[in-house]
Amino acid sequence: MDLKLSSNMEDYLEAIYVLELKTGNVRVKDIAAELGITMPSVSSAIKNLEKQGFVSHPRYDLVVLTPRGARVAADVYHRHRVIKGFLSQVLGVASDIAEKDACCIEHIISPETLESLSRFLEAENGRD
Amino acid sequence: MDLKLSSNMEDYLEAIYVLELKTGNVRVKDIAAELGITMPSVSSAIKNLEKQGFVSHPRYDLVVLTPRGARVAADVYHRHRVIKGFLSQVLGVASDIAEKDACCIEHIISPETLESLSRFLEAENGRD
DNA sequence: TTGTAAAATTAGACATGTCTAACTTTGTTA
DNA sequence: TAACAAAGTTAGACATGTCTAATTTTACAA
Repeated sequence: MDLKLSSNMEDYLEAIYVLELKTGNVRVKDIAAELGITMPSVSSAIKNLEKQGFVSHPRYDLVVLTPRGARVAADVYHRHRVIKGFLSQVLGVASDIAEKDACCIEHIISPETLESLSRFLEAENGRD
Repeated sequence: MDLKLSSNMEDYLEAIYVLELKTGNVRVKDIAAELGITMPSVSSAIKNLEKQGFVSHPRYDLVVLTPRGARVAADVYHRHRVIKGFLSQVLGVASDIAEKDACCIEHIISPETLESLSRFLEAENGRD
């Protein structure tokens, strides 16, 4: 039942999640701007995500994460933060570069490696 | 002129490179086995890589990297080794998992982050 | 030297995810 | 309240990369 989402679909969920945190109201237009793609692309992706129960989206209306979508999105975002934190705080990679690398790596990293990064990051933070 | 290669095309070049190192003679069949895909998929990818000057491949014959292809492939493979080394030796991630993660990350990591991983790995190795 | 099996290719389908152009709906404002 | 601009959708094209089925070529063995 829980098929693995593609990187792209994870990106959509994460973008919606971040926009919800930031503004509360998420429109197709906002998602398109956040991801740097066109509205028709977002429309079709959202249709797909709705069919799979990750978002709810009445026509011409706001896009809202379902509890299931929010769970997945929060998980992606968590991976993002751990990876970015590790790269910038532990490795000393510049913030903007850590951000871009985290965006890609978040979709493909294994749970084991993520756990490792997380431990190192906590050790580093405990040192403050 | 030097358009950025997709992850998939990098994978093909890397596979050919590794097979050349291992056996010297690389066939379409070997590449298919190495990557876990079918021969027609390899055929069409190789045609693409040949058009771009990365491999040479006479019909029904062996596949050979051009100097340009070898240069790119060696670079991908180098990234692979640095990432895998970092994950397993510095972070202590299990070897098979480090291997799988490196396979994906090698295509998307920034030069800056790679450089960082490389420094940490060398520091770790110097400690032996 | 010819038949057969392995290797390779071609043809064509399909999935994903993007785009532009054209059309529809919504909401605001004059 | 009517029209106009902004937002959204639909339709359809395109690129990438995969597959299966069918065909062609090669190479080896009888």
